[in-house]
Amino acid sequence: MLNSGLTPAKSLSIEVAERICAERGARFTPLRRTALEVLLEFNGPVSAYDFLPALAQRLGRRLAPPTAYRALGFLLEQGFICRIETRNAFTLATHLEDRNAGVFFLCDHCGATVEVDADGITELLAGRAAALGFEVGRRIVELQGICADCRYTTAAVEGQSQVVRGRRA
Amino acid sequence: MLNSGLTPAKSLSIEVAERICAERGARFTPLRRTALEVLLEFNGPVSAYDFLPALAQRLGRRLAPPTAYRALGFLLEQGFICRIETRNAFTLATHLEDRNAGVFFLCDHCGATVEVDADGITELLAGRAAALGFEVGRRIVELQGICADCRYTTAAVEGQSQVVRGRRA
DNA sequence: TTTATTATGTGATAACATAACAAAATCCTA
DNA sequence: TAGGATTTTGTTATGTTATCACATAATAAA
Repeated sequence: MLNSGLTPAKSLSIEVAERICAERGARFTPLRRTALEVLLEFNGPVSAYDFLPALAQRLGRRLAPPTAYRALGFLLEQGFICRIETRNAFTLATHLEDRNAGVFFLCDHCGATVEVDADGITELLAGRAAALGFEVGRRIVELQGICADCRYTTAAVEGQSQVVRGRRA
Repeated sequence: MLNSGLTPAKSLSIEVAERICAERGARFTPLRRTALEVLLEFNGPVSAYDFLPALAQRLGRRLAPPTAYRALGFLLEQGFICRIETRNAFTLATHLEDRNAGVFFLCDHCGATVEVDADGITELLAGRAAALGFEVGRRIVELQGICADCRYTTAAVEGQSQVVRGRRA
């Protein structure tokens, strides 16, 4: 399943996030902390509307969508999580240092997502941008397709495939 | 405004689309043809819900969302248009030959969108994919930032910026 | 023709996201 | 530390994007 069952972001934890926020003067409030805890537990991409009840349950109170989106917005701003555009989902960042530097491989078959470092790609894109006089902020690179596991283990079951997370291409 | 006012996709026209569909055995129905005409006229990215009334007007009848989405889906399948993920918008493809090979530069300030060829990037990503055993289908590369025009002509008006099309990062 | 397949119409609803304003918590500074 | 400013969170409502499910119509295949 292309690594989606492994623990992502070994580098990110509540403690690390707390320290980073302190350094930046960002307020790591109970809500935001709990939001990050929930995402750490999800161990994979989660939609805002799956995240919402999980966060609410952990806090022991009802929450409305804006609260969830604000918490996600904060975590995005801090670079603790990434948004997967083609799935409207959020997942832990695996690279706290160089934000938006990741490339996402997204399996259309099993829903697995893997973020890898984009060495080389970043530079290439920077070159294109420079040629256009374009100042790059956020980079989105998402590759949809079939992961190794699905290619080798389910080649015979074409047609009855199901996606666990996310939508098909 | 980074080219967004120029005519995109010189290579794509109703006639070309018709020929391609004929070659492929795809049915270029009146609805689909009209949908492409509407997109050719838009001359830039358009949301499904802006496209819907434009298509309805041109056909002289009321349409419901699924009809618009189906037409867009067909044009996407044929590679005549691209979806800009970070804007939930659709725009003419500028590369009929190598689908999904484009890189989009999206200005957060004026909304301009430019698609450029992704030579080199495609190969680099293919290399990463091969290393993972991942079979790539669709590639999404979108770079958000500030276009040359906005950098040079509106550097002094920070804070009162407005986006014409699309949302801010 | 008849039958199958593909495309479109239609109403409802699902899924994703934000506006607008009120209340509470925190920060700042005198 | 009291008081005002700022930031965060609560809450209601609504805006935006996308699809389901089933009916009808058009086209293709036999």
